[in-house]
Amino acid sequence: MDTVRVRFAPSPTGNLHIGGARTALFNWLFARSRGGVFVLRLEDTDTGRNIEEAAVQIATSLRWLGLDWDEGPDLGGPYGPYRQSDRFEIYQAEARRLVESGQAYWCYCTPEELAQQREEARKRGEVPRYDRRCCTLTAAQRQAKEAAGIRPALRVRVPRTGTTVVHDLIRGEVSFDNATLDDFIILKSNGGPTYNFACVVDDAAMRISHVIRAEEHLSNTPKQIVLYRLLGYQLPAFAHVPMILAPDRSKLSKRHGATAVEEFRAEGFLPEAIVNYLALLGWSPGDEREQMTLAQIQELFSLEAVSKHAAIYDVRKLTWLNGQYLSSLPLARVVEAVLPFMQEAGYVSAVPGAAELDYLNRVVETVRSRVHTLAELRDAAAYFYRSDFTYEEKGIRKYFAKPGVTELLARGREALAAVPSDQFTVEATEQAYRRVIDEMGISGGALIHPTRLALSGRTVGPGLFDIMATLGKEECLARLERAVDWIDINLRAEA
RNA sequence: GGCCCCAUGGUCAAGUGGACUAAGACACCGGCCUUUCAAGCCGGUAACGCGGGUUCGAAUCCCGCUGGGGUCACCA
Repeated sequence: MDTVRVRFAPSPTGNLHIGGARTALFNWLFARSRGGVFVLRLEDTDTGRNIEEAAVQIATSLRWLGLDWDEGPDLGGPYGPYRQSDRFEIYQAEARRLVESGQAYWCYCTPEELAQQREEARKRGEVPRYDRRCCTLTAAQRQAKEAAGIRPALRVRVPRTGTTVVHDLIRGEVSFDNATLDDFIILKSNGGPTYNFACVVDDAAMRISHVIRAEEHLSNTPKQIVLYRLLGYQLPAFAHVPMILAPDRSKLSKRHGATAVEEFRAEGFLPEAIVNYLALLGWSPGDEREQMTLAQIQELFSLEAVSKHAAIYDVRKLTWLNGQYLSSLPLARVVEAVLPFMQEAGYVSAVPGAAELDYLNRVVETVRSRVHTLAELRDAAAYFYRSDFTYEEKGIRKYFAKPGVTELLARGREALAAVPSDQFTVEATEQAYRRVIDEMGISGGALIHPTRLALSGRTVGPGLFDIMATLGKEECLARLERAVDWIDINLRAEA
């Protein structure tokens, strides 16, 4: 086993799930930490369930997460093609070898007959298992079946004695009694391979050294090992990673909210956070580290440190991590990530100019430490782009309804008007405001709170002077004036 | 139901026979800071599923039970 070769082999039936993403991540980490090769292979043998867009979507999500592959459907490689639907001749050829050596046989039982056989076995209290009745078919009987238009499926003749043991890098030795195995189908009646067959043929053909996949495949492994032996292939190492469960301990599904990588992206999660969180789910660096880059994780990763038990994913911790990244990543990176959100909201133009970008940078810098997702960041930045907001009810009652508040706001506005617009900084605006506060002998909050409401429409947010400096002089004066007018019309009139 | 895997706080998770009066993180609760909200800092509540062994000693090893999960297709 010289060079490490691993693969991620999704079936393109839907979006990339976080469970799949983590399996891909562990494969990627293993390959990258061992100087190996990461292969992407599409398991699209079931033409009925295959969705063309899904293949594109999965690749897009993987790339977005930063998990790049060395060989795959798009890149090609020495062991292609990497799409199972393009490898049918290979499966046919390997199946033929099995038939010729008597290790596989044609089965003419129809799905209905098989279901009936299973049902009868169950009634007798037996484990449903194919009874090999088609094994003894004579040539004449076979011809009759063919003439009747029945297309046969191909079954492997699985040894019925002994045990098959899986040497698993995460779970140790797991043994299965061969008597519990069945003569499973490897070629469907339409000529296509089944999962267990295609998977083995391809893993061997693509020189996969380590099969790292989800635990749900552990019970398939003895069947696959039988195939490896029958076909004379060298066995790869196996590692079955624990599954990711929904908060109610059940298998993850759509009804548990966002479970697809694409959905997390749309909700404003950063790939840095998702990958970091996924790595922490089922693996630990062994110390107290939490926030780590892909590069750091890669350096520390080992399959031996992967836990054995399923993990329930907790979107709150992911959210926390995302918030950590939002405030600690270089500003340019956060701006880049939030840009599409801002454009979609109509805050930033499709092709922003330098001034627009400069403003966005300042906005992001002033709000990013108090949000957890890019969507929240966009919403928290709304009033930096729109001045037609309404005032929060609670704020109106608490700050605008106070007697003398319009005079207060007018004084504040006057003070700000005296600050030159090219020196409208956090320090200068605060100095101007503090002077008003001193002169009037009021508490800071008495002026600061109504001003925040006037400027942003909200009672919570960044430091007031940060808002002022970002907004700029003209906008501040206009908004203060608008607030005074609003109070005059809406609150004074009633009095 | 058969087979297989797993089992430390609500969640993630450290721990590989003595340093365990069981780390850390998220969440939660308090406090500090403060113009608000976050952030940050300080503190708190909270766990070895149960029962038997083995051992001078068990979260750690063995057995049973219970619980959870996976799998039993011409799906992957």
